Amino acid sequence: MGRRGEHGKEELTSLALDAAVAMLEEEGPTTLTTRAVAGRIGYTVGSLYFLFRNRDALILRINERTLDELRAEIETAVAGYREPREAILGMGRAYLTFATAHPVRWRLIFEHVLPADTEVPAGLLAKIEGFFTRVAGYLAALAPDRDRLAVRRSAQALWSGVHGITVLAITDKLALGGDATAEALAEDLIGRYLDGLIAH
Amino acid sequence: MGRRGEHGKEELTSLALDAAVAMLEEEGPTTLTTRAVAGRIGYTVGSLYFLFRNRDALILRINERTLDELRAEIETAVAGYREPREAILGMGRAYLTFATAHPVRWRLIFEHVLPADTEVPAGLLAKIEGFFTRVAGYLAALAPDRDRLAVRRSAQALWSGVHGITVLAITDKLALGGDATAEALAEDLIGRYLDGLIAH
DNA sequence: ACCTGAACACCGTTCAAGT
DNA sequence: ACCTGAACACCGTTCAAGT
Repeated sequence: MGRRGEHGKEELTSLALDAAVAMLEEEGPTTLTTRAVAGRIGYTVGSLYFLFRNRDALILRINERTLDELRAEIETAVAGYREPREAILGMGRAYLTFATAHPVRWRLIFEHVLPADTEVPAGLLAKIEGFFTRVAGYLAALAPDRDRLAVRRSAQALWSGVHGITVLAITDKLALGGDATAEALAEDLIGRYLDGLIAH
Repeated sequence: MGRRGEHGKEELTSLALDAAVAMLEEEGPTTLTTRAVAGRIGYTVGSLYFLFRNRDALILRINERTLDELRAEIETAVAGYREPREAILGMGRAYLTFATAHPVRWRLIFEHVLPADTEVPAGLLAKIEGFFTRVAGYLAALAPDRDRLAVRRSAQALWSGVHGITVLAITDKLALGGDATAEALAEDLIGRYLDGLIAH
């Protein structure tokens, strides 16, 4: 928290992002106002527009950060696995774990709507793409004779599926009662799909 | 559009919902303000709070309507199929078609966030549950010897998967290039999963 | 160059006052 | 009973003015 040029622009941007993330974790999505973010680092609203073009740009930056964190968690979670099947299962578990631990930030990635004329920045899309290509890598190792396009299609289908389970689970729309957990669903989906793929 | 008691409260509520739906379809989610909805049916803001407790209640009502429409579309789309496998595939296609035709309203169902203390009304949850039980019905027909819990788990996993493909597709986060369409992904996911289920 | 303070055009929600 | 009009406490965004 500083005043009047005690921090460089880049450093200040980083502080603002820290503050925004903390607010999201502490109080949910509705309190993330430009005034509140500015206030948390000791500045007035106007200053925030010196750091970010607008609120959407701020959120886009938050989302990039979250995706980086998510990728890192997945990478460490998956590092121990030799078998591609185990790797995909571990990846699914890590995805679910992260989303459950940071539901607000995770939802912000997928639910944030931009104005009609602007589109999602390529860098952010590339980070999402990264998950699909990782899965595609495992699938290729699992069935080396399939062509690239089929593998890519499988990766998209299967990973979107895991994503779907995650969304519905953290928004309480799955009516998870009894013994079924979101993790069990993800394992089931991945397991059956891979069985079907190998049975071809 | 009326004034001063020309319509009953129930009729007026319905008119307000019509207006809200039209606005969502025409101009997206950001323009759905209580003032605009009231204005569209010829009343002032205050009147809207005579019809709905608040904006969230209005949205919840919209979402119930949308879910009813979606269910109806799925039912007609699926009416022709004998084979459970074909029925699930047709159901997936209908789900995707509806979401693509009404992306704003469809997203509103799953992305609308309620205040921290309130929870999703049971009636709305039941309507979402309906999709899962329908899939469970087909799955039970496909593998009559499996126990109820396993069937329910499969229905949840598979249908969440189709949901995930749909979300990512209509929010442009799938990088669908080449020949892959969201429909092809859904068919692939359903097909492989059922293959895996039967291969048990 | 960096930051403030105040303004503008909006919001959701409430509520006295009218008919 | 139904509806208005105005108010309240907020928003995001802009920008002249200060240092």
